Amino acid sequence: MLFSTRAEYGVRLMVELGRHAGDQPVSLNAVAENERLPLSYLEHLVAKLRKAGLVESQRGARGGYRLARPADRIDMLEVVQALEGAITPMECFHPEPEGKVSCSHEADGDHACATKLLWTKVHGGVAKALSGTTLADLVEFAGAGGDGPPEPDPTKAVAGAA
Amino acid sequence: MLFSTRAEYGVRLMVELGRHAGDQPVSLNAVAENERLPLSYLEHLVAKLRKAGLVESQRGARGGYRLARPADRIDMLEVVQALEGAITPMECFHPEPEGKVSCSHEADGDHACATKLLWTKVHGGVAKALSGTTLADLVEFAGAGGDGPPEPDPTKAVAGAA
DNA sequence: CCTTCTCCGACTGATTGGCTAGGATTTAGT
DNA sequence: ACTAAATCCTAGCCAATCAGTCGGAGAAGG
Repeated sequence: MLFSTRAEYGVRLMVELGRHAGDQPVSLNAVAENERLPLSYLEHLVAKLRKAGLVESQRGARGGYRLARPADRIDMLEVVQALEGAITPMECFHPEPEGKVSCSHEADGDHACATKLLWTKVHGGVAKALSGTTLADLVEFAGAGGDGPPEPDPTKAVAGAA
Repeated sequence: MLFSTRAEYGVRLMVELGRHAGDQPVSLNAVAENERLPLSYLEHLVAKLRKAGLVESQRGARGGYRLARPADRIDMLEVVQALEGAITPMECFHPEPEGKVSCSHEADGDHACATKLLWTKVHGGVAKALSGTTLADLVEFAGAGGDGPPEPDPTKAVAGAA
């Protein structure tokens, strides 16, 4: 399992907010009911999203949450990172400012850490997949599958693209 | 953390075996010392690799492990899958025979699972990164980048007897 | 002032990750 | 035949994380 339910629930929450763009804020309760997710757990998740500056909150009655930016300017790398923490393939993997990567074992001596090449590739693949997707993409995808007529399944094309 | 140390240790183990291709089998003890990893933990990992048909074992004194195939015909997707189990981005994510993907929530009704698109992309990215890399690539990388030449010196580690 | 809602921290039960222990079995060398 | 060096197998342990609950303190609208 690459990610935990935090990412899953959190992304679904974001999509739900994205569907009500421009409207009044959406209460967590509404989201929980729509998505059949535990309210009190969502509270924790939305807190992370808020601290990351991805959603804004309005307290009090008729309050709730809304996106801090238009959905097409929110890329999913940000979202998933906010929910799951820094996404690294491995414990020893430390991405550095200038795109380089350091590895904890390298000090051990014998030879370069053989896995560095592999984890760098994996990290790149995930980062590309996430940052190449905006929340708007997901909202549109969800909308198409739900209210509107069925469209050709985009997941098939991507899955075969390896 | 995308992967656990199982993948890390297991891959390093495989690389170590790949460095001694054609030679006598390498004992786990030697690998453990070279890589400074706990022997008894490696035993569990190598068992998975053996069951997956990636390494062969020779029991008894002077026994050990060797690759079941040449390193350039072992792709890392197989290796990581053997170690970590099926690699899916999310609990609800079930890759199906024909490249399609099913999602547990889809039965829930309201609308298509919005996250499916995202996880499919992520899965594709990881799979591509892993299956596009062979063990030989890592062996070469480790040899080239290391401060020591990839010169095989198996006598040193095992040199207790005779 | 009461209801709705966000916010916050503490707590919990189950699972997983990383690792150790102990032994059974197989084989090479003497 | 004996012994040392290995693989193999099962069981269990401890700490951390996951997924979620609970109770309550604020803030805002009616």
